Amino acid sequence: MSVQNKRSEYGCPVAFGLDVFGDKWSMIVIRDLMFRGFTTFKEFLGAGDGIATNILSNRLKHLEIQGIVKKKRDPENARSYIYSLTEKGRDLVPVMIEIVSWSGKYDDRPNARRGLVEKIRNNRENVEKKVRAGAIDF
Amino acid sequence: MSVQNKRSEYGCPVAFGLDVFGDKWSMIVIRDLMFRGFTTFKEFLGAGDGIATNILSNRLKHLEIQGIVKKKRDPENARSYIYSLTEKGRDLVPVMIEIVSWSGKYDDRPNARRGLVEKIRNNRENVEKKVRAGAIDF
DNA sequence: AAAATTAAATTGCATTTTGCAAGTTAAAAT
DNA sequence: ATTTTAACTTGCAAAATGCAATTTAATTTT
Repeated sequence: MSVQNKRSEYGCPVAFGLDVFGDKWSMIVIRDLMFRGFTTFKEFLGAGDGIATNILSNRLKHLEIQGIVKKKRDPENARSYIYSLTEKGRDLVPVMIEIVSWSGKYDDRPNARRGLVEKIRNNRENVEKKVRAGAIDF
Repeated sequence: MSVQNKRSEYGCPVAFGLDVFGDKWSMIVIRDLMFRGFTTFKEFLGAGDGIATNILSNRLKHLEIQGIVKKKRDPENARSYIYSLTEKGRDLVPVMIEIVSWSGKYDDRPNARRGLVEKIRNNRENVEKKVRAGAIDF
């Protein structure tokens, strides 16, 4: 599967993490599950990032194999599935928060989400708690 | 340049960060600068990760353009260059630490660097301080 | 001072991954 | 029975990567 690269022999924890979630589309999917409350294939597609269906499918499968994402049928709509983060996936909240925090310092684009970013930076523990509780409102 | 993808219209801070440093080889280079004290092209090449010269060249250039890495001539060897992290690059320490921390929880490979990872997790502030002081001993 | 070595790339080319459009499968609504 | 919807899969062109060979510029060595 494409995301997976040759593993380093040396057990480096950075390389380990990168093999699991360290590519752009995987991170975008995790972000959408974590902060946007997305649950369906369709939602990911429609998020405006321009991910292709085959790549999305590939990444969801990869993340599922890696234990970051779980997939179940939607009990209310049998032609739909519900994707969600596992505990292992939610444990990536601190990584995401630090990325957001870094961007908050350096993102000078006119459309940067300054207010949101400041809230997250100044309230890391609460953000994490909210994500873990499934109470997403970012 | 290859690392750079279509930017999202929506100013998402996660996407912003990913465009700057969010690909495998960029992260590996940052790791080597941050935790291993690498400074030369040759050192990156010899690190055993199997990065190709063209890709390394591309990523160093990209990171330099992004202001993460700076490059100067080696005063003691005019055919060599010295690469180092900028302040902007060192500000990625928390991101790296959280990745390491996450991996520490989930990396079950026999060669995982458990001791090192635990030290880093339990001592985040000090790790950051050390990196900023250039006193790398990981 | 010519030849060899070293460091940091660049180039050419085969392989792999991505992006895009179209097609498929299975369930549900009309 | 036909159409619509959700989640894919497939085929193919374009882009990125990996690999080996070559280049450039500085430095030693002969």
